[in-house]
Amino acid sequence: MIRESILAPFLLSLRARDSVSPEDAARLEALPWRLRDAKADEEFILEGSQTHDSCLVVSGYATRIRHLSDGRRQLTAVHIAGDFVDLHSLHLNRMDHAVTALSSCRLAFVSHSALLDMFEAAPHMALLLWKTTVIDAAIQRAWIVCLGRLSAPKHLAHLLCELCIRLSVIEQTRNGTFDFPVTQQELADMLGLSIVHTNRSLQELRATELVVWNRNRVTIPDFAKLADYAEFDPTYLNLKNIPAGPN
Amino acid sequence: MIRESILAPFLLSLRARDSVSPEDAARLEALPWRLRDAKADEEFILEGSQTHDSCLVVSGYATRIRHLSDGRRQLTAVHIAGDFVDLHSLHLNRMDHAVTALSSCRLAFVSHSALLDMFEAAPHMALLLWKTTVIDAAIQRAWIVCLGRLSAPKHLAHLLCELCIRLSVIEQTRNGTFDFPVTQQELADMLGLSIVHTNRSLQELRATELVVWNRNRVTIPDFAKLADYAEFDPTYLNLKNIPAGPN
DNA sequence: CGAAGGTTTGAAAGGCATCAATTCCTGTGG
DNA sequence: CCACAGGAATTGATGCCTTTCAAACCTTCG
Repeated sequence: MIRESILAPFLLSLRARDSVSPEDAARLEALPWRLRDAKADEEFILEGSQTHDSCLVVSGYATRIRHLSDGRRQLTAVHIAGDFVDLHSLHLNRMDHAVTALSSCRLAFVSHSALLDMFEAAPHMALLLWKTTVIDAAIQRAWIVCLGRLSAPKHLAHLLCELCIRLSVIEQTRNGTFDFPVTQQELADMLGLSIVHTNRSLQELRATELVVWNRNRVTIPDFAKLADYAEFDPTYLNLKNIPAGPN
Repeated sequence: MIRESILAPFLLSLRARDSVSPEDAARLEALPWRLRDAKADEEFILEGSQTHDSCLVVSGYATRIRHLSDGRRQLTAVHIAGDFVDLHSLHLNRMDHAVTALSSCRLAFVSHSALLDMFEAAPHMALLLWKTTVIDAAIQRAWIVCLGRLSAPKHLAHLLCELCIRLSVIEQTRNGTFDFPVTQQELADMLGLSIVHTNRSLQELRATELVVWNRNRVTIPDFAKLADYAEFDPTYLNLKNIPAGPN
């Protein structure tokens, strides 16, 4: 058995939304990726920095984060294996946010110039990668709706639904169970809540048996029930096959 | 005097972020645009629809909106002249949100196939338009931060800072004054607040003289002061020249 | 002038934040 | 193997921010 491609989760993610020819997969493989590991809590892309490469998550969990003047923080995305975390930096002068490892994770960097070269040689690749940033934006819209109009427990439930689906796409769930290595402080910074209220919201989901959460391991016993509770509609994830209940 | 191009605001918006050659501008002009007017409150792109064209705002104000099961709503973006409102529909199967006119507005539609033809003929045009969707996403991230971590009055102040800058780019501000034709209910649905609290937040900004708001006309007497209050940092708008205080 | 929608105000209730303390883990060193 | 330290999770109490319900006022327009 030859080594698993570092792009395996990325290709799973792409193919869940689009067909990707073997040639196109080869083009992606052929890019001059540079691997690097990051430890948990390491901020590997700084806010305000000007980057010349983009970063794909190979394994582990990462997040986009903005720091406010008073030290408070807001996370604007959770990134899992196969996510091209800062592909948009290709188009931006300065990063408007930082990117941090939630768990230890393996990253693959590729220079902007290599990407541009690929687009020159195969223009349709730009459309393929453009699409990933568009889906990323759709996820952000969903977060806006959750922040604006859902109660804290429902918002948390919605987040778990989203993660469960996204992780099932890259085959990182088993029987509704998946890893989610975050502290409650980090969770609070995703939900825009205090840590205390986050804790109480989580307890409510546990009490109603919508969610089981031990350590960093989350189980959703009845996905349909949780999705209904959270008003979760997976349309925005733009999957070819909407999984009724991911396993 | 020949007619003003329907793309004038779009080109202003593009050129504030990037250089656009006359040839590229001509390519955009040459697209088979179809004009259409929408009345205020008209929902001209439906949630869940599958579209085959994308829509640029020529004049007026539009918004992206998501409806919840209980009738509540959340707006996820405000669109002004020059915004390619649903360019991302080029990549999405179904719209995860609706697009509605906030004021009467003029729209220009172009088919996805015409866009794809243009990309085929001039691949770099894809990068140019990709960039607009990336900036759009950056704005959404800023909304996430505001929703999660700003108090209601500061959030409102931040929104007005953003609008003022974006409108100044398309030359729609004069001495810190601009049109913003929304009801307080619509404002509330942007901020994720109740209409009552939105009203009180607005009154707070008025009382501190950070904002003057009559009818649909907003004036920011001291932009720097408001920006400081709202922790507004324009980096995310990705402008070549950060306007210190837009006029 | 009346109707209708938008804005403003008041009062009461609830959700969420804050402060502070306690308990539970988990990894480390004796 | 057990005690200890430090971070994370949990709990309690209090107060503020925001919502909800209701009503009054204001503006526009047929």
